[in-house]
Amino acid sequence: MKRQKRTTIYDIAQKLNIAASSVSRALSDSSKVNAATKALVLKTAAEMNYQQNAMASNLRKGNNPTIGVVVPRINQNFFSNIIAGLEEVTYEKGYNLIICQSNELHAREVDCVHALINQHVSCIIISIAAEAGSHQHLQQVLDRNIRLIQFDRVVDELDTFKVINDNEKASYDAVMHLINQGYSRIALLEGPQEIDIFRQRKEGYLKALQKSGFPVIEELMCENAWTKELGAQATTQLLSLPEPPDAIFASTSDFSALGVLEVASAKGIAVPDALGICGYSNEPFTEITSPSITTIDQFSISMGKAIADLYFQELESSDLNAEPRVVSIKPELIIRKSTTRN
Amino acid sequence: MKRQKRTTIYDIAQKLNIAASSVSRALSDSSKVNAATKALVLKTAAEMNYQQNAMASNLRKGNNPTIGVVVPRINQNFFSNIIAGLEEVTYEKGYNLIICQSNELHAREVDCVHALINQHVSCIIISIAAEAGSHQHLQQVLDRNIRLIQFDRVVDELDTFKVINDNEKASYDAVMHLINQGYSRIALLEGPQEIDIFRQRKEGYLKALQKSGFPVIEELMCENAWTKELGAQATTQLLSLPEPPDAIFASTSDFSALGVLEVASAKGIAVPDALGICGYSNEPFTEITSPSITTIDQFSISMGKAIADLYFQELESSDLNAEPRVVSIKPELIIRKSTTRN
DNA sequence: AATAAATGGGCAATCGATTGCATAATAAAA
DNA sequence: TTTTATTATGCAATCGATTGCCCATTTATT
Repeated sequence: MKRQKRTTIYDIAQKLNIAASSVSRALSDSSKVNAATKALVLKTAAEMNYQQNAMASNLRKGNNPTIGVVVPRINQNFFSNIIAGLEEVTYEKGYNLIICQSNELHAREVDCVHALINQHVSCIIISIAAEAGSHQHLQQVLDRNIRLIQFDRVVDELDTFKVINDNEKASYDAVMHLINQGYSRIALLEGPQEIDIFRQRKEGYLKALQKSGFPVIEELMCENAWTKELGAQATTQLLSLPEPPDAIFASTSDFSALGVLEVASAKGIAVPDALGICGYSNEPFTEITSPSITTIDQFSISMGKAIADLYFQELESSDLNAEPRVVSIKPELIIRKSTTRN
Repeated sequence: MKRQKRTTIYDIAQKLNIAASSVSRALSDSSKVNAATKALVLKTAAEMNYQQNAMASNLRKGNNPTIGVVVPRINQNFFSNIIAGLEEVTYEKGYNLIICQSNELHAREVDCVHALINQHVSCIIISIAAEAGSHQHLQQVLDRNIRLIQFDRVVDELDTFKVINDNEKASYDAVMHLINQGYSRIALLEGPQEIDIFRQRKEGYLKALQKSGFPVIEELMCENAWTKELGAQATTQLLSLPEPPDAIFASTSDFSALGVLEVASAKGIAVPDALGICGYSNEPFTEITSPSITTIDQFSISMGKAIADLYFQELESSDLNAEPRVVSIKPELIIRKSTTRN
């Protein structure tokens, strides 16, 4: 689609019988332009409805104040909160945000990243898809001197800035809380172990068991239980064991925990007395279920802000060779009724 | 931040001792290039890690395959679903999405729109902020031949494509359902009446009352009750009336309805027997509250897709002078336990 | 008054990709 | 072999804004 004619600096220059470079200088607050000329240019530009062409400016200046964001699913609360937090900070800095979603598919993620590279974005902020695949596309980002920040789900082998939750500690705290409430047979609903965050959450679970002298029981650990439906299935299995668990830690998500709660309700199992339930992510619904669900808050909005701050404070300047590091955000255990025994 | 050197078509041209225009033609699948030359260029480009500079290409071509989206709040489920739906379609078409949020502030919305105009986006898709203000910024969009699609909350005076829910009918249906359930004193929680969608929802409420021969009672209508907290406040007032309502239609949002439910629970009022509750938007939590909440589903993801389809089918071609029209999506009443009397 | 310094305006090049047109090279037809 | 037609390549200009440098004019200093 061909652009129709818009006012350019040449139109203003012609009207005022000055050079286009003078127009440009006047519009950019340069010291190399006379105040009277500047005022006249600004007035004329407003009259002629001039607006800068960012495409041209960015090309000439060799930069593009745009950050690309790749998330698994835009409409998942955690990610939409992250984006909201990012947008707050980037707006203040005059940056655009381009949002892509991978729908948890590796090939989609690769496409998104390539499109962002083409756009010459200044930075790519990414939480990787659940589907496994090579990370070559991320290496290409680094090869082109585009800043790369990974958050939440990260590729360990890539030496970039990473903003993560201390999943292990949060998990550890949650399980310790369950143990302190007197639960002694605690099941774990796991996510895919190729994804760091899920591995860490399992690690925390195992450490808490070990710390408390509890045995690790394989059949109490269910893989790939991250949706409500998968969580419900896993729960049905767990409850049919000869010795069923007396608590379930859905380390993947609150949706999974909700699945647990629904099965427990359907079977008339008393929560929290006969079964404790703990989720992960502090989704909005966890405080309104009956009983409300103990969960872990990842502070997603402020996490988004922290990521953007990280870019603007340490990565935006090209003359600094900032040492990639891991910023770890402490999630908080939110204790509610689903794990509160009297 | 100055871009560091990346491979350009001139680097490839030099290496192969051909003209840059041949490189360009080879990369763009032109019929005016020899197959052998093309294969050689593609191979060399891959070896040299070439990736197109979209800034340069867009400037020369005079277009930018990018759609700007302005929503009140990114992390509100309705809007994040809209964006998710948009992204599905725009991804397929090779378009970028730039996302802005107004935080319900008029000045913020104006800033967002101006930034998008500067970016020469092909289309702006907007749901306006709750804060009232002039719509001159939207007229500027039209003046520059950027396509403008309004959705959900629209400016009536602006003759653009609009994608809306039939709020009046949905509201009417909800209230008729309440009446059919035997509720006879139905309160309305309203949003700001400057915003069309809230006005239409009230209109539907009034029409249902009229249709059923029920009187309109001023004190049963509460203004500006769109958050959970405001909904709870309004409910406390309503329930302290000499003749309290036996149903409350929270026409602003499910959050407002949740506020109603919490107050009712706290006061030991039986839902749905003594008080019916109906929300709006089918937020995920409405099916998990106790009791689950009757609400209206706006099909937000498919609405996002419909908006994108509208752009690609009717607006993308610049030679068509598509007549602006209103696309009305039929929301669906989702009947749940909060309004189901035996 | 003459010289030096400061101001600010214009010119030309740049950014990287695209594209119209001219024409050289190649292929096909006479 | 010569003529005509086709292919595909190179050149130059373009897109709109920015910026370095030169230099004319103005201002300040001697």
